[in-house]
Amino acid sequence: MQNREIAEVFEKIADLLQIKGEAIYRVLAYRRAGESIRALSQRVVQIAEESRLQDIPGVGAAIAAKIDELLSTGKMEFFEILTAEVPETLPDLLRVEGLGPKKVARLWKELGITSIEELETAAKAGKLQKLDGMGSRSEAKILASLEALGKRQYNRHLLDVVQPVAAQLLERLRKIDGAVEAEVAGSLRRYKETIGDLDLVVASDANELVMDEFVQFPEIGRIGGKGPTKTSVELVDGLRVQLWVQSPERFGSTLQYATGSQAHNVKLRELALSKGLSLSEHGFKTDEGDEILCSKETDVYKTLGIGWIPPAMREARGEIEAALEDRLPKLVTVKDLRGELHAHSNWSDGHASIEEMALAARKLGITYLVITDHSRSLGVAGGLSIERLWEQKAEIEQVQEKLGNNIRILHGSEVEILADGSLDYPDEVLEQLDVVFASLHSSLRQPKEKITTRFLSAVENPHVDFIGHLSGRLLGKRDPADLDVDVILNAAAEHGVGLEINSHTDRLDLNDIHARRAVELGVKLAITSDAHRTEHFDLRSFGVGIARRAWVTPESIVNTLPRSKFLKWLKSRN
DNA sequence: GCCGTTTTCGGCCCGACTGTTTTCAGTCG
Repeated sequence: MQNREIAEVFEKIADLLQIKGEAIYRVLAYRRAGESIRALSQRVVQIAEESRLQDIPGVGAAIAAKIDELLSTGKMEFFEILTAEVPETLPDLLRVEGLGPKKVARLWKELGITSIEELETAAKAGKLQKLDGMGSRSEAKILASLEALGKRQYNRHLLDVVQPVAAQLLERLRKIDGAVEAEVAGSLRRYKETIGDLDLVVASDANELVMDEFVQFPEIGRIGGKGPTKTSVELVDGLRVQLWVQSPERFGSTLQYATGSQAHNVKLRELALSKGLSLSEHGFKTDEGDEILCSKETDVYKTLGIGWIPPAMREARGEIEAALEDRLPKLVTVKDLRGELHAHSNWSDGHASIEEMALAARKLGITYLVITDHSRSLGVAGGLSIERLWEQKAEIEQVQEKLGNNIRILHGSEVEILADGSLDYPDEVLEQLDVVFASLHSSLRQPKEKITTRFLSAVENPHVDFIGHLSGRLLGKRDPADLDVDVILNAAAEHGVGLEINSHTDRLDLNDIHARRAVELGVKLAITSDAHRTEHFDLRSFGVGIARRAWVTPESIVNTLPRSKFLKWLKSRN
């Protein structure tokens, strides 16, 4: 059983208990346990085998027993009793904006509504406004939320889609009279792999004016709520945006608050309390009622006596403890990347020539570039026959001669791991390539043992240098393959094979949790653009974002090595 | 239900906005 599946059970229990009206802190305990399991880098199955379940934060005796029961029997009596009492589909209603557990419970008990469809029918029939405490406005709002919910295909958006929207909105906000500063916050600032809402913060003493102008922006489709300090809207394309406006002297605390994550903020506020301070977006309040204002975000952390925590780390995964012990890692940045190890050209499915790719890379300060076109069996992507592969080598040598020593172009391949676990080129071909990435693009739905074994045979091949986009997931489109990540990472560590963090925003693969696990196990990583166009080199910032979320330092990333050291590293492998 | 450099019991972050209320509960982040 996957961690995600176990986490979902506990998150559902939390929803059901809350609808049932259970004590809130019991509900929160289940929710926290679910979130905590979701964020684990190790498999719960393994932790259970080692009888260490209660080491998981938020898991005590009661929840540990329920995990054990779930793992050994595939069922949980507590969950079954609960769903016999409260319909299992009710939590779906919580996704409707404006509906929380209390209202969902009333809809169920008083109108017998248990699904989104039934809610829509009842709302259209005007039945909701007849409930006590609900009026026609509430009903209209629910109908509008239902419509928005249906329009959104996916609830979450890819990073490279949201980032330009954010940049454009910020530019417009900065132009408003009285706007001193405008910054992006929320999950985009934390480089979470997908974005639910876009959060923006403006420093201004003219709150009302900024808000009035903001809701007039042409891309805004629907206003969800509007106040002097907080406004939420939905853009015509379905992206939800929240804007906070605070005076400049409170900008730092507001930016910190709006950046989250919520779990990080809760822990930070607990830390504040332990020091006799109350923390909110307005800043600190002492027990005597005096205020400590933070115009800069660093002031928030400084006041608590800890170092500034990079946004990517703010997920309540031990970063506050690390800050308290003064052992925050120095995270990798885009500037640290000296080489690009995974790029395609028009020899396979890329859109630019080798020379164009090399020139674009050189412009970005990249000093070594590995061209890794697809191998022969990947017909849809124009995979290279062995003959074509050698013709390509000749072109690389020509381009190298033409461009000189500012950039070194290496000949690699993204070699398909075939369905039987063998590689798409024979060993005598692989050994002549500078760099070999082994990736999997087909037969991703094989059973776990089979897929894991395929990766293991690739890792054990002495010519393989890196494994590309391990899980094969495409965010919003294709689930990750079912594989035993720990087994593969352990094998990679043993054979000195690197794992890729692929920067394409629909891949981001390894994800942050697996990347962190990889580093724990001593696996080297590569942050790659998997560029198919010259513009794709810019995607590296997203791969770096994932690495930072995984607490990765430059030392763990192979392509931070200066060129000479990288070449030496390659040689040592061959 | 979890947790403990004040605690094994009594806490558990904090504030904005909305709708339907005549002073606040519910929702959200």
